[in-house]
Amino acid sequence: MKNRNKLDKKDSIIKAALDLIAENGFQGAPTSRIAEKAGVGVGSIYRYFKDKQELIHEIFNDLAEKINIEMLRGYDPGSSIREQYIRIAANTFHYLVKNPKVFAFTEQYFNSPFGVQHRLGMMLGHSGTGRHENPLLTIFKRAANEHIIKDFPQPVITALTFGPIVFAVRDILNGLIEYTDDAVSGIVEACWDAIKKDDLI
Amino acid sequence: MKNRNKLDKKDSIIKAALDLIAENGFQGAPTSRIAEKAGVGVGSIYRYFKDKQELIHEIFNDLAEKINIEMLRGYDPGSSIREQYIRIAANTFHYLVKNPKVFAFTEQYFNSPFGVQHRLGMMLGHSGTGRHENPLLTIFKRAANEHIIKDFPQPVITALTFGPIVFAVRDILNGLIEYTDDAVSGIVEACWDAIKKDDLI
Amino acid sequence: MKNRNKLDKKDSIIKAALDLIAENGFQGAPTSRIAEKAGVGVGSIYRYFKDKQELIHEIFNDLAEKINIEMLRGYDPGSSIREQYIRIAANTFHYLVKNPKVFAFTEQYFNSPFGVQHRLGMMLGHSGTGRHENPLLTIFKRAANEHIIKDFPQPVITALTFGPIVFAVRDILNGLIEYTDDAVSGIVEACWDAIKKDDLI
Amino acid sequence: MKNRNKLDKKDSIIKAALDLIAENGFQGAPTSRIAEKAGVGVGSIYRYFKDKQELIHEIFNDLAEKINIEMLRGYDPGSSIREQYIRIAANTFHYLVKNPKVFAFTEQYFNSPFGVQHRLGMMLGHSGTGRHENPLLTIFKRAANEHIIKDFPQPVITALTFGPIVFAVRDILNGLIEYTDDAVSGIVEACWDAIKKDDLI
DNA sequence: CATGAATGAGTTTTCATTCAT
DNA sequence: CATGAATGAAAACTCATTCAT
Repeated sequence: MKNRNKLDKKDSIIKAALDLIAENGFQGAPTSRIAEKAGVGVGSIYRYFKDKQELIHEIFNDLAEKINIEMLRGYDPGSSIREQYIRIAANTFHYLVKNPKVFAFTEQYFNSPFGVQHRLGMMLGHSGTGRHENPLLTIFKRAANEHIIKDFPQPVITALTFGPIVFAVRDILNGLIEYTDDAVSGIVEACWDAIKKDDLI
Repeated sequence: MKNRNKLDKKDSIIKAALDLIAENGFQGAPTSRIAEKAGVGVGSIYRYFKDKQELIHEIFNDLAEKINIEMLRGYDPGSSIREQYIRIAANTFHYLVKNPKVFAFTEQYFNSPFGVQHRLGMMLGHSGTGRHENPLLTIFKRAANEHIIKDFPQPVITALTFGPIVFAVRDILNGLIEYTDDAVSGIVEACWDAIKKDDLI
Repeated sequence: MKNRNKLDKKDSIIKAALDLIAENGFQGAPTSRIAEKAGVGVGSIYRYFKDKQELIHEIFNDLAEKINIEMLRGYDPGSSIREQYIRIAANTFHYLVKNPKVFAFTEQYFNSPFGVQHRLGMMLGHSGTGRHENPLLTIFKRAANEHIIKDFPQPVITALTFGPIVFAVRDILNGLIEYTDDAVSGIVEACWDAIKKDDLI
Repeated sequence: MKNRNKLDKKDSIIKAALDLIAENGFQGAPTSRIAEKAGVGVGSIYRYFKDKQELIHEIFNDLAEKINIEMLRGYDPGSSIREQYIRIAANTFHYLVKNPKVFAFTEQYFNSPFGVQHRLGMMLGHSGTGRHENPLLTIFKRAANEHIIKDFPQPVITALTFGPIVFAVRDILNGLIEYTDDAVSGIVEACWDAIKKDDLI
């Protein structure tokens, strides 16, 4: 039943491109292969996306949105700042490990002509891709006001949080670090130690 | 002024390639452009390097060696573990900020078919590019033995150290974080807080 | 008059390549020139053929098939061995003289990396390119069983038959030998004399 | 003792080129490799030969001369025409089998832009490379006058003689025909049968 | 709308030839 | 004379993009 509607088709293009780019890099994802894998004609890509660039940017935006959502799984605005922080960091960590294609794609994305505009720092630290006010931003602001965390500009906080996570996820996916709940907890708690005021626990 | 000898020529190829790749990514550095910028014929590239790959690997090796050297500026084996750590982390930080092309190139390198083998974690955590036993490794081992830092596998320590540095350098270069000695100190000290045993200062 | 369909295009590529290779050798047939002569873009060659190699092999296979067919024109399984032999040899001879490009191409083909696998002896002596059981093989076997021809291994028979033909065709095309029916008959009959048992006529 | 004089140097270039071309074809014999194998600088090739072309033509001429000499080993002008013919044909045959590089080179040579001018038929049938009146020519003339061989133009005789030899040598070198004295005798005698008048033995 | 054949600019790489040393 | 570093034209091949069907 070739009964795919527009959304199906567009989605299958996005999915195919994501898979190919994650696995083989940009070089390994020519439009012809994307179309083949998506089960559509090459020309159709250009019906849904002006450009290959636009396709890639859109993939990234989709992923960023998903990540922003996944970060907040089980997020409890009533819990302590530390718990909120740990929660969000761990969510991000687990999500990336469990979705290595998402991770691989974003890594590709940032190190390419594409990612020049969209810096991860911006995305996570500022107001995301525009749609969702990034909750981390809120937490950090509150934490700063309450003097719970060090008096760093927000991008520094972001770097201290997501730098280790990204590096650790990479090592896990490469088999250098074992993926266990304890390992993840240890790392995100260490991140907290990095940003929390020294006299607090 | 036609006074270039062999080394000059090879060096100018390396420099041209480094510049172009750092600024435009691998896609923006075709051999023709490298040759043009280096002021040599295209064919000359292949006199000095078997491949474009080899050229790129050699650039990376050169940079890695330089970084390893720069990390150790003023390194004092007699000082405390914490001081050694801070010193090395800050050295790395400053070097990357002051050499944005080195930073940009290595970022490109690791997210490309080229960098699959040479993982940053390996390079920094293990014995570097072969010549220098990475002093960080030594420090971490000693620190672990003396129970000064948390009981993490070494790649985790590495992630907690270089993750934030890399992310912060990127933000500085993008103008999101102001580059001051205080900012750098703050960040590397925060990294130390992340890895040090909780009951220590 | 833009009325070419797929086959036309593929055919025009094959024809252009055949012409160029026959006239100028492999060196004189770069893809750019083939495309130009065929009236297509360079890229189109690679839509129909994986490789330049594949193009060349396919040309050869086409020609081999045609030759195999032409060899059998008017072939009468009921006639004497000698008549069958003469018929086939003469057919081959005439075909090559009348199709000098076919001749030139195959000569190029066999003395090149391409022809290493496909030796002419094999092609003619064994089961051809696969489709048609080579009738010469059958004849030779029967002749050997009936002790009509000398007790030579089959490749020797082949050499004694096609060696002179190839050399003579070359000389005809170069104007060294005049092309007449008598000349052809004389040569192929001489070939028969070479292989027939001495006491037979 | 790097005491090579001009002739040595020129010879080593010729020898190196012959080897490389015979083994790898023209594509496998770039001037750089020839120079390397010859133990000279690339530039030196151009001191002894105007061109790569000239080098190759000269190699061919040298080989043709050698072949012409080898054809005549043990040649006895007093013996019968048949014996003279057999002798020369067998000499050629053995020489080519025992000097596969000579064979391989000439095969390469003729199927390349180089060999367009110099056709084998010309070389062998006419007055060789100019220096030696080809003795075969003399024999054939005498034989024709005495009505011992068929009344063929001389290039036809040549084709009937060297066609089978070349094809058979190729098959021997490819392992399709076993190389024995009997095989060689059988073939050259068959060639004689091809050209001799029918009523003679 | 969907398709995929066609395109050609652009990429890496080779190699005969030159010429400063 | 001998050298080999330097050159750039030319080769095979790729791929984003277009457009006739």
